[in-house]
Amino acid sequence: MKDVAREAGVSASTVSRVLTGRTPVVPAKRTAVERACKKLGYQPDGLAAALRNRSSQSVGILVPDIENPIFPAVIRAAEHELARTAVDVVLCDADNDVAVEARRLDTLLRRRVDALLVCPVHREGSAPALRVAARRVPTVQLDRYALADVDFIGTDQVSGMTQVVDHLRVRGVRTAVFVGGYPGMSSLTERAHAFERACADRGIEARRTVAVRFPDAESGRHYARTLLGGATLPDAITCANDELALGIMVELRAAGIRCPEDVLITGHDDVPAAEYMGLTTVNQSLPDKGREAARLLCHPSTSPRQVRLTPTLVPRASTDRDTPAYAVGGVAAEGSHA
Amino acid sequence: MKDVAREAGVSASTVSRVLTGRTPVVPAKRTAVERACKKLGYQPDGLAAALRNRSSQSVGILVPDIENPIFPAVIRAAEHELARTAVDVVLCDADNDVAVEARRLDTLLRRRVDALLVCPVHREGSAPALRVAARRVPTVQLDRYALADVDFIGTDQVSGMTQVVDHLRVRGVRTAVFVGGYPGMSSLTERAHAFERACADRGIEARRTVAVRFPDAESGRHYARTLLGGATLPDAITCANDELALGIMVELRAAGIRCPEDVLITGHDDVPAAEYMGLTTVNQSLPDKGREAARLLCHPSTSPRQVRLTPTLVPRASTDRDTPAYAVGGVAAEGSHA
DNA sequence: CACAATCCTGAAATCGAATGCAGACCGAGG
DNA sequence: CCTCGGTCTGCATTCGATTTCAGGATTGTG
Repeated sequence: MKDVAREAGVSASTVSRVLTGRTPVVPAKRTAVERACKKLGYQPDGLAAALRNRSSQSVGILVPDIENPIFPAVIRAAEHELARTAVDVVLCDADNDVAVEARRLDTLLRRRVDALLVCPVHREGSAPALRVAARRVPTVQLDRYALADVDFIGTDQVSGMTQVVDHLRVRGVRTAVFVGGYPGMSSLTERAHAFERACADRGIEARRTVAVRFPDAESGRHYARTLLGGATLPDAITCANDELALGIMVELRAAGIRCPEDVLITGHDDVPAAEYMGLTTVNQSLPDKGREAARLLCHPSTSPRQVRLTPTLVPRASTDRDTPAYAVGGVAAEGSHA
Repeated sequence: MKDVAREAGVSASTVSRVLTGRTPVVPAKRTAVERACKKLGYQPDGLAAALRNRSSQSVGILVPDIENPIFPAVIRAAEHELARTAVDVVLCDADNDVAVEARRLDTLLRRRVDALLVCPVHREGSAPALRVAARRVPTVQLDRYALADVDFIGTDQVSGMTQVVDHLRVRGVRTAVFVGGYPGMSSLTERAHAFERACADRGIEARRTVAVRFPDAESGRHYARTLLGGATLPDAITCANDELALGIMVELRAAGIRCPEDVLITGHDDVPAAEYMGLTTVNQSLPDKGREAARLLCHPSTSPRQVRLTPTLVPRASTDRDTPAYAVGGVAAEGSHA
């Protein structure tokens, strides 16, 4: 910066004023400074500015597992929204481990992020570290909550599950099970409760809620195998997320059980594979969630806010025998490519 | 920090020495400082340290589209490897747009990242901005290259395509097409060339290479529709990535064309949906790629390095009529869940 | 016991940009 | 011509941690 000042024949203060643009500078010097910047290829140091301004113009995003496709979609939308105000994103992955998560929170705070967007790994396990963080910087919980008195952006699970159960009822389902009982994630717990409630209200026998070791495809397969060894199939299997549903679907089909002829299956989240596989699921509009999260981050509030977006059911072949199994709805899978 | 110093009855220098641990401090003062830190809830300011050390202890990762599942897997592995040396990741998404990409490079440099990992959006379009960046900080190109004299970590496309073509030849394929000609991505261009070469060497008639508007599922569907309107099907359709292959698969099946009975289809990258759908594809070991990228980032070199990892073919139902369409290989889909 | 060698410590300078303050400069009005 | 109001500029300080340097305390040795 001093070099630029010398080159332009002004003081460093003036260079700073030209660059920030907050204070008027006489046109002649302004252009001289701009010319000097270009000539020397000068690029301001964001760290120094951040130190002085006590604001790093960055937010931290911490997710339990970036390979879960719901997160990239949210991150992308949030990042684009934030870029509009020159804020950028420091991303961390907690590896589904509360200890790693706590360390990542620490490094983010150390880096003086202006705000935090966190999807807690575990309802109870994540709470202590998250509380400490939330006291230091504005924090928004994404998708799952661990603290009641901190901003939260998530999905209206009651709406989603009600849509699923209504959809099943219309198709004549009398008995159903819910797969994906998992106390560590508030989102899944809410889905389980909403499912049971909706079934009760509609006279569907919610045979039971199946707890899983972890809500992934392997657990789905495992459950499918126990189902194959057991007695009668329910009319429908509703899963807490798509991975469970897809795992079940694959395993049952391998055993010759047809879907939707023998059993209806639903998932949740609308991951890309759900479309290819014709899995009926619930779509959360992740871009909206990301944008909304960005807005909460940018406009901190003293009183905790809860935002819940309403999801929409996406009916596909796994619950509708009139839809050929591979005839995926008109819209193409979005985006991905290598 | 001064507060801690006062509380502990020492100077700020001593506090710094205790915290960095590079200089010896007598035990009594050391514990006093540690106690004071805990008592005051002191947390060092990483920005100030970065300013003074002229190293932000962070690297920038810039990908064209974080929703493409190959990137989260690489990012995750890289992030974990980097975390071992207390380096963290500033992530940006270029939105498949070279102009956005250039802006993101600028903000990353401004933030004084110690190194850059970039998957260029476009072979020619990304070159100018990337060249500027590479002159300032150690840069590694990921998966696609735009500059010949800058580190590159990617896949041995010849190996992958050779495995695919060998696999097809054993299954009696005589004619094949390659779908996914796309000049903007070096990886896809290399795959196309490798495919043609492998076919020529093995006496398979490479009927033609189909160019696409963009290598996504929609392009795959579009190609499938033109195929349905045309003359005879080739024996095999080899795609530049899984999204193209899945789009084709879905559209052909909807039209009653069976895979693998009527046509063999292969993809590339082994995205999660490929496993569920039983798509034969090529797996790149993305975690290895991420780790290797992290290593290149941490140990800059003056002479440009090219690292190519050898991928492995993953045979599935789409090329093997003995495998039931849904009987996915023994290993469960990894990781993802909501 | 004296002197040297060693070990620690604190004061001060540094990284690069932003800004309060005071002074320079200009034009207008008395 | 002097003064006042206003605009712009530069000096010096600040943000918070690190590091050099020099001096003080301590220990060891002859």
